[in-house]
Amino acid sequence: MISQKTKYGLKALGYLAALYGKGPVLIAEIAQKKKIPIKFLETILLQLKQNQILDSKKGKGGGYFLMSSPKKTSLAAVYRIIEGPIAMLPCVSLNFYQRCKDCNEKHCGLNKILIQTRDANLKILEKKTIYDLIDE
Amino acid sequence: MISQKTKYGLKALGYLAALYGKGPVLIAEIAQKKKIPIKFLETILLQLKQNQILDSKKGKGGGYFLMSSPKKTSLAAVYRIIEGPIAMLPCVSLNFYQRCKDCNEKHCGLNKILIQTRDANLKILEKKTIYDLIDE
DNA sequence: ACATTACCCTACTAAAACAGTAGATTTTGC
DNA sequence: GCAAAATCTACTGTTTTAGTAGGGTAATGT
Repeated sequence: MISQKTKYGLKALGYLAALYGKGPVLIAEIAQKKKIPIKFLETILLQLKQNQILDSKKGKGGGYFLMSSPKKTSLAAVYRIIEGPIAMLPCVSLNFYQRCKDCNEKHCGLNKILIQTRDANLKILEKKTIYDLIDE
Repeated sequence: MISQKTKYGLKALGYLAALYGKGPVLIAEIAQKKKIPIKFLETILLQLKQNQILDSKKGKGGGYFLMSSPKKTSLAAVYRIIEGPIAMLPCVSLNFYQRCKDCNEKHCGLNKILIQTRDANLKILEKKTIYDLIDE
């Protein structure tokens, strides 16, 4: 299960993708259209900006917008920023790897299986982009 | 990421799979070999017993053992018992489905993507069994 | 019968993560 | 300079996680 925060983040990105190229979008507008608590959304968008997924403009006429074309950013990148590792255990993670203290990875049956699920998820999340989040 | 509890549960099942058919195994033995806190392991094994994955025998010579052949039980079944839904959101779950209050699933871009990851994970977890958890 | 062995159960707790809220500050366009 | 909008800091209540403590209960070998 992903956190509410990740869900909201992805929804917001889908909304911004649909409006890509049309200038900054107000936080309030995203919050209202996607039914996300505005102050919570604030923290999410800020985090996405700090990681170069979004850019923003302050003051009147300001708002948030995608930093690059929605087809350029993979969902794997977004997922890692908001949610963290894609793998089910740290010892199987590519970007957040941590050695397993209590088992030998070379001989671990669980390890081999989780590598498979990791790769299956990666294959999808690396291919899909923010553009795919746009609602029909 | 899966919880420590799920990780321990799977490790324990792998150990029991290797000893399948050789009679009950002591909790203390599993705990020591797999480096799991014994009292924590107790609760996990109990939960697996209550869900017909394990069976146990009390008294001298007692212990825990797999209820059926390790190749008969899928990891998907075990995962759902200890960890819960395999899907990333309730609105995409087969066994723990909950309608999305704030969006229309038919038109949700996120929904379509998460169905794909769910199916990819299911394909692996339904096929793999407790037998595959045995360490080399 | 009885001690031993081992499963079973209840309650508790410290720490972390989650899901937000409140309010002040800074930047910008006009 | 004013209003609109993002930004920053800090806080809070709730839930989940990862256990621990301590005993109760049931079965077994002798």
